[in-house]
Amino acid sequence: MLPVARVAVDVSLAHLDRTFDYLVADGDSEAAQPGVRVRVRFSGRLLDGYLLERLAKSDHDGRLGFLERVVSPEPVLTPEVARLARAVADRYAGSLADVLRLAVPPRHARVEATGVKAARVHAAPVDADLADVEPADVEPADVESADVEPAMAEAEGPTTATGRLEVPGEIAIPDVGAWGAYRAGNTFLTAVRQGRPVRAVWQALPGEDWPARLAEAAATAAAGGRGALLVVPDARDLQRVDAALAHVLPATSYVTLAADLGPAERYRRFLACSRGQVKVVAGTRAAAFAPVRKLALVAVFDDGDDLLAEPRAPYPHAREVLMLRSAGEKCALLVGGFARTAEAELLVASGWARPVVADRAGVRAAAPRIEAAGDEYATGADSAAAGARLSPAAFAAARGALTAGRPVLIQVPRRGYSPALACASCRRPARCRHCSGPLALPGANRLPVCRWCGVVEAHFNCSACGSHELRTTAIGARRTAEELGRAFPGVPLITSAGETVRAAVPAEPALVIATPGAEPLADNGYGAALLLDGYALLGRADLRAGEETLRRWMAAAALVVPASAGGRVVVGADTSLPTVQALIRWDPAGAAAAELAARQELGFPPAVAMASLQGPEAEVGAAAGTMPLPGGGEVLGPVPLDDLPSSGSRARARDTGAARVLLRVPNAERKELASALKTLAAARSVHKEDGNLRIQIDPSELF
DNA sequence: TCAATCCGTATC
DNA sequence: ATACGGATTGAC
Repeated sequence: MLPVARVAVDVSLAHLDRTFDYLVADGDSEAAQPGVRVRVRFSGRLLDGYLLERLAKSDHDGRLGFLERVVSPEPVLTPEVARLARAVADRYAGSLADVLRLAVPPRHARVEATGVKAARVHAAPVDADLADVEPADVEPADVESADVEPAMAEAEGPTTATGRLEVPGEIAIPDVGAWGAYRAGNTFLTAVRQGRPVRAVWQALPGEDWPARLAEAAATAAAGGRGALLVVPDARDLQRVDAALAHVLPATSYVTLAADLGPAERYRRFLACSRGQVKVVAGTRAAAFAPVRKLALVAVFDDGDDLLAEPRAPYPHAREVLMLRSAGEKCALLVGGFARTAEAELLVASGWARPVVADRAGVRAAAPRIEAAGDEYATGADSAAAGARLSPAAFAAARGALTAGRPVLIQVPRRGYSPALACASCRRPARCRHCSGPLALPGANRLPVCRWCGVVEAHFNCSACGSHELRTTAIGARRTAEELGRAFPGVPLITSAGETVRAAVPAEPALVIATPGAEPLADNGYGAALLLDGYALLGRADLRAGEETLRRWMAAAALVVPASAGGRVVVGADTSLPTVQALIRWDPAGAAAAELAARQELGFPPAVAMASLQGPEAEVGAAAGTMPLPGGGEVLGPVPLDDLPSSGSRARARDTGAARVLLRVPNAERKELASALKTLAAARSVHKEDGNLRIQIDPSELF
């Protein structure tokens, strides 16, 4: 019976991105279940693939070949993840095979074999209702078409979850009282407990123990007999979540998934998840695809961190993967962070997600006192000598904290930011008058050009203040340990940056110098934080410079004790800057709303959909010229890439002669753009001219 | 008239 | 990719 197997073959060629049917030999029939790895003969070659479903007959007219063999009876690709991978491939104009390579770790036969025994010993009984997953009729895709009702019921009240427990009741409903600090916090948790598909954007209060909050939310799902998935940017965050999960869940009921585990351990934990032995998974970006059973909740924290953007084709972002997943599996979604990204703001503004935020009183009670010391730094940033000095405010804040017996956090930007052009008088980033892209100097004694559309700007005129003068924003001189040591003799200096990242520092006086993202936790909180070289961060030639700066500032400031306990933050940038204002008021939602409005105005993502085509100049130009762009779309460029200062810290000498075009369409045409790009890729791969053209939707680096 | 070659197409 | 078929080309 059901002699046909529908297979997703491991070919990433765009024009072969569909399923193929094979016959199942009698001997393979029992093992050939949906989700197993198979080996098939495809166009003469033997290739890997996944069996997606068994069918009574094929709709293929030609003759079918037989499955070469079933690699293993282990079903590693659940129907839900298969559907998710398809949706992600479509969203990013990529192929299913590419996404599946991100979603399913390589097989490790020995682990698979030993794991079976373990599973027999203490695996939870296979849930009977796993079988009745809904048919693949969900069309999650983007914000407006998701079919889950966004409203959160106001119903509160005691839990009914005990009645729904399907596993032996060792998982207790956690105390989620701390969520009460947030408006709609309890409502959200109640919805998770009841398994309702609510969606929320959460701004953690300064000082919040966010791993604990995530763990509580996950345990709430688990107590109801369902699963949860938590995604964080890096291994350090994951360690914290791991520790927090240990407080609320038995060790056997969750795993963490990280990229650095090694093949055997990685596959072992993946199997624990796919076999339903664990209910909760926490991990870094690839974990967004983990086959957690009966999901009640997917969550991502700090979605502005660029580590959540996958660097391999088709470059999906974990937040988007989880959005698709929450729609496809009808589970709750939580997008959290201290700051709020423009993307998250769009979810709130469109009504797709609800804000889970504290009220002003709650924020005031939790936040440190934040002040700006811009002028001192404005001059200081220009001269290395002056840069070694702390502003009076920063000095006072640091001394106050040290006297109170607490450590001081000093955040310094990483080296290697590319210099951007800014207005010489008001310091706002210099923008192209044609497309609002950032201006850059392609070389000495040359005129500024737009990094997006390539138009030369001969007569700059600042749209904000009218100035005609440009300046390159200085890269902040990193204050050395010696310089700070001179300012505070006798105080221990601790550095956390690059290779040597410290997880935590003791609760005693110390100067802790850290780059963004590497800030150690202080046992009882920092007494003060000094956020140095604000202009270097704000002046970065990046679409997200403002948003990213606030994200980093808030991440550091959140580690400082509240103002009532003497906590102070001094930021080295001018008070009049909107980003500084947002930090002082601790207003992540307001900043995100302003950011989104600005991007709307300028035609930047996520207010519009963008895609980039990168490759040899001639090909890029030809591809962009022939591609049918959805109505209302624009082509920006092509711009030679090697003409421009390379962004970020990555050297990119290899792409000589390479160019890029940007395609910009209204958000309503995002899907058409994706399918047009897929068609383009398919046409190119048929004619073997593929390979040197890189297609990227929502490129993370827009400069 | 036949083979070498090119191009387009399918890959179950 | 790789394999195949049909059209095209070129030498006898």
